[in-house]
Amino acid sequence: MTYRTNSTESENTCYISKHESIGRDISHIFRSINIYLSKELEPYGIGSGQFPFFMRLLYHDGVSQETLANALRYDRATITRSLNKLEEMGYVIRKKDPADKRAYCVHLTDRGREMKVLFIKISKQLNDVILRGFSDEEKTMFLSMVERAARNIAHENEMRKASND
Amino acid sequence: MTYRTNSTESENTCYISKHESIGRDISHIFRSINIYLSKELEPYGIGSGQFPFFMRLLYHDGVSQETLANALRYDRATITRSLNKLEEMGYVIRKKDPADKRAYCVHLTDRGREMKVLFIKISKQLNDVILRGFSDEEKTMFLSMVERAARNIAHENEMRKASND
DNA sequence: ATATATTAGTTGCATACGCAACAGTTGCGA
DNA sequence: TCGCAACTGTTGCGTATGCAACTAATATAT
Repeated sequence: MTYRTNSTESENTCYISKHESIGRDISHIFRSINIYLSKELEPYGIGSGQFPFFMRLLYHDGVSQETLANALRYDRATITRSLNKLEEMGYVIRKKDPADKRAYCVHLTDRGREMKVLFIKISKQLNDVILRGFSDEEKTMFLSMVERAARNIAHENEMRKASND
Repeated sequence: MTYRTNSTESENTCYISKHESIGRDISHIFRSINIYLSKELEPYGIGSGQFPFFMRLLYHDGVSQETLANALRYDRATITRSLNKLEEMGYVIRKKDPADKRAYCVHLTDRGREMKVLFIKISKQLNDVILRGFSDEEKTMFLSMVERAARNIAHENEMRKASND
């Protein structure tokens, strides 16, 4: 799976073949997760896109949309639209922040909180599927490396955006 | 970053906190890659979605769309639309397969092949950004684990689909 | 040989997402 | 305190993607 190439464009990074790229597999995982979650969540009328925000609210209730966006690294517009959906479905309610008329405090409703045990189970099962066959050590290492990789690429994008000032 | 929880829903998988999920970071990497590639490829009139197919064609020219879809694990409809874009831009040409009137043989044009060195460089730089700070050993291990994770979740989806027969 | 199943590709529809432009608030410096 | 910068949220627009239904062509079974 990783091998040296003998092409004219041979690389100094021999741990990665010229056909191989991390992005390909990351994309594959991401798209597979969306398919998995779409089916799991379909009975509850929510899509894979709302799940991360829902899960976040289960542990950080009452925050602003901006806080939610920053925590999960999504665009503010995506938050707005995801919460519209969750509010329509009755899982979430926006309350005006009395201390800042610009902002909302986003709360789960009773119906939203009722999903907690189920959604934690779905989230855990998904992790178990993804990490099937991994030893405990490998799981720990993988989680740590995925997190580092995410920071790396996100940081690069931020640096590039900042230099366009 | 990974720690035991003391909640009532404490889990037996102590290597992963209940707030933590692989999907969150995978999603973050995927979305960051798309932002990165969109900016890198913008001068050439192609988007992040076309890049995987373009890269594949650089090493596997003349295959059918079905083959392309299977190799990269995309839906056939996505292939069709991505190739439409690449063909409009003059990077790709579809030729009718003489042996199978249903299928095309998808070829890069001269203009497409001209991008080879540049796009390999972009791909390599992206890998370097993502793996910044990883040792060679860690890079090898990470690539292998990402690949295993992708197989795991994709296999699960296939099993579930097959059971709905 | 013909009917049926499978395969390759396309299109309509729906969802997820980012960016830019905008409106309403807030905060800070002159 | 006034005015401008920064911040919160929304909306329009474009792109990426999957599924289902469809057409045309091929393969298989009877």
